[in-house]
Amino acid sequence: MARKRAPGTRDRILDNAGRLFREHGARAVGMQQIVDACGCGKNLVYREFASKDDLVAVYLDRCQQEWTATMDQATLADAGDPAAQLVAMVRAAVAQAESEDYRGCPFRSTLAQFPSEDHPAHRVAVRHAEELWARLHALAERAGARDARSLADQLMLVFDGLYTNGALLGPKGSVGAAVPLAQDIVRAATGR
Amino acid sequence: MARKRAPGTRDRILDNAGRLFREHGARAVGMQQIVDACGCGKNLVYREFASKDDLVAVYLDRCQQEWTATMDQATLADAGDPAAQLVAMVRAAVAQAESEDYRGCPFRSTLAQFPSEDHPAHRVAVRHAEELWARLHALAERAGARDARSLADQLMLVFDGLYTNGALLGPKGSVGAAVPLAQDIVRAATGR
DNA sequence: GTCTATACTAGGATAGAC
DNA sequence: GTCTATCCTAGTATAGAC
Repeated sequence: MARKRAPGTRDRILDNAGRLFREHGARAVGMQQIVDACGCGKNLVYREFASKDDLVAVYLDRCQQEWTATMDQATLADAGDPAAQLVAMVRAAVAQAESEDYRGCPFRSTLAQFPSEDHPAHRVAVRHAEELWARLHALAERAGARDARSLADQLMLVFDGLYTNGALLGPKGSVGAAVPLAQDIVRAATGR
Repeated sequence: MARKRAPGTRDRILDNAGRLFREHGARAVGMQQIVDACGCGKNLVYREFASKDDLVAVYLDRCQQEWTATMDQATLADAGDPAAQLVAMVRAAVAQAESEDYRGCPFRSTLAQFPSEDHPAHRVAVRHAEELWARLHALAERAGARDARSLADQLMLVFDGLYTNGALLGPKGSVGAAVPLAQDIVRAATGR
């Protein structure tokens, strides 16, 4: 009897690998560890992913998709008010950084673990940052900011700051100051 | 004939190890690599440092001392003007993040590579963040800020933001917005 | 006594063969 | 799904030059 190829194998591997990557850091997790967590053979992993580097890059790519969905959801209520949407994005990021199992932003953590610029995961992390900035910039323009680039830059620093500080010091750190700061920044830049 | 014990061995090892750690990340650098770069025997490294974890922690500790000296130097000219000193600290950090060979803040990078809270290097990184905040808070109080804790938190986010964004996108990123943002924050908090 | 250099152990890494 | 090949890791011990 030909056994059916189990559906969702790729997703199951990514789920387990992602959990381990977040918990211990991608570099500290071995392929055997991932195989054990999945309960599948090593060949399945290497059938779905060309290498560990590839697995890390695909994992980050999925993080990017989830992050985009989270931000789409967070800005839904304020559709038509781009200034409020900017603050809502910061609020959503704060919620991530203050969550129970937060161990640092996947993109920024992975980048620190693979500083080499030609690593595939490095490129995914850089692209994430560029997309975040582009998103901020587009909203800044629609909000009528006097200097949309400057507003996007300043909010970008708030994002990088809250994600990093959350990893360093947790909820007892300075993450809580991010939303008020973002409100001040947006107000000053849009003159409202 | 008794050979004299060469002075500065410890520093030489730390110099080479630090350079490799900054370039490739502490996790990616092997002890043999450090030994080769030093041109010394392996047992010499293990005479000076108990383990690789110890070496990383001592390296970070030296980074902390250098960082403190840099900030002392940067705030010298504005002695007596704590508000200006806060901005000067941000300006000094921007200079680091925009330097040619910047590969990310050592503390924040190392933290991402050793997420386990009981790792000695993890603790050094957290202590660095706490000392930075304490320094900001002390200056904020002396500057007569209405809410010194809030001002320290907001500037802390700027520091974490510029160091992280510099690692992500380099000088083409949003680092350049840090000093004007810090000026706005200090002005708003001290009412000047 | 102090150093460089190398051999070695024990384990874990990626990757692939069966 | 197991088993193997090959390599690299941290760390220790030893040999021999100076």
